[in-house]
Amino acid sequence: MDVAHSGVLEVGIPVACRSCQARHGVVCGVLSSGQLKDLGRHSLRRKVDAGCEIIAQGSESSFYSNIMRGVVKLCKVMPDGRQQIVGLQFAPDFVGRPYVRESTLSAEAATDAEICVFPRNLIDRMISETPELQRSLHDQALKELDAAREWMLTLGRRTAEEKVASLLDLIATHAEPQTATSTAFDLPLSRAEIADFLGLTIETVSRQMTRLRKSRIIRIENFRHIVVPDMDELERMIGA
Amino acid sequence: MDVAHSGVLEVGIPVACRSCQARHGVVCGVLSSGQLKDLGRHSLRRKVDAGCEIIAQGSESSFYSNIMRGVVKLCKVMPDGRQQIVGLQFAPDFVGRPYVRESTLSAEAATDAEICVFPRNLIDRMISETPELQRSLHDQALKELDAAREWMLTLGRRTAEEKVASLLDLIATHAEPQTATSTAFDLPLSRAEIADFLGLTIETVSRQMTRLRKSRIIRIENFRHIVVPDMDELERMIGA
DNA sequence: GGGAAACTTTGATCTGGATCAAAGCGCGGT
DNA sequence: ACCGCGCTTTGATCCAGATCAAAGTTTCCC
Repeated sequence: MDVAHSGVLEVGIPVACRSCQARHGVVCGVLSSGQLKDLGRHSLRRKVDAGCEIIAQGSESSFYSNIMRGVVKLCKVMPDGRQQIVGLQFAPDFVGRPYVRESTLSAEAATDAEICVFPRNLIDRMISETPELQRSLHDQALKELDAAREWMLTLGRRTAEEKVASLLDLIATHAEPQTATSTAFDLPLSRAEIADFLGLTIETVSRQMTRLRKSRIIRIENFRHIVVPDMDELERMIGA
Repeated sequence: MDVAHSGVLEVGIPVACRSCQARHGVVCGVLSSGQLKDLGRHSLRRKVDAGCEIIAQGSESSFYSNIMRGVVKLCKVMPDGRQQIVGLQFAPDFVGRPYVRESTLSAEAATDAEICVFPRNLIDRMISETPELQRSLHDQALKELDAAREWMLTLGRRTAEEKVASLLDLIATHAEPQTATSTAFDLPLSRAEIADFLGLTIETVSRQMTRLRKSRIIRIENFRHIVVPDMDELERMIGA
């Protein structure tokens, strides 16, 4: 709020960073202004369309990314084509696997997105020199682990209807909070992607969505846009 | 191997640590001998029987643990009793959730086990003072995340038979390596626990085990003891 | 060392979600 | 504005795995 004060702090940081969604995120939020400047010089802001692959499964990537806008899906594919989405990442998350170059999963823009691409070895060096960054990435990794384990419960033990409700809850929670109990948002995923996230088929996802619609728990406008009049109601469907 | 050399390194470290499985693990392996001594003074070696709960879901724990021997299962339970095992930990893994006191899961000894219990705030202090420890725990967290995501694929997209094969492969991989291709091991989990890990019922687990036995991929001796004559054969069942 | 409880296997049947099939719907391109 | 393709919904049928039921093993407690 205080212009003079923020001026002092922001002096010398890259112009592109000043209004960046991820400026105070996991990586950039803990760097010194010198480091931020250094990183800014070597990073590349990139717009990617929905469907664009950022990291390929099985490939070695020499980059990490920060999500500035949009949603990224993390995906695993079996040789026979079966597919499972194993995580969603939202701005301002960090995308990449420190310490292991070869990726065991693909990262793909689920919506149109903007990402900030960092050279791997620069970040690696900063991690080893900056305990605050190490700690921050450790923290994100642990949060992702919590989320992954919560999702394992969903995949292993919830019914199709509970699964779909869980997904809507997850998206609603990450979309900006709306009024006290009601929420509206655009789904960042197609029905096929939802199916791959929930371990279901397209048809089952569609049927369960219309079930939720008919029981007035959600309204569906234009396939992608969802209104949840009462989040508590939705959460009651999840059964935990 | 060199007694004099190892003597120099090991001088002053706690007696109990000298032959400990976890001595060179994620935590103790990166501490200075001074820190190890300090930690040794404040830690408690404890034998726990199979089934003993180490951390309760929803509780606040003021301890972390190291597994010295045995297997620990990480478990989530829904209010209606449905249950999902979300991870297995083996010696010398670290058990606990840095940065968040309240546990979202329970940790329970799956077999008789020995653990080394550390006071939470001592470890927290060491983490903040020791980048090597931070890095080591970060690394374990990322490995657990990789494993969790791999298991999400198993839960969401594999058939019952593939799931059981995946579990046997997981256990076989963590049991000590045997001859080139063949392996034998004791299952650390009951059929009910296997079901809760795979998102199946006891009956389905049992049926798939006898299927694998009848197709000569495994031999079952005394329910818990499994022989895999050819690990490649088993891995072919997993379909990825 | 006997007996009971707990665990495991096996069998019969049922069902939630998959698969197969065919319309709706909406959007982008010409 | 129209056409065509891709996405979504809806319907009919099927089947992998759940549920219900019962018998066989093992462990271990007295």
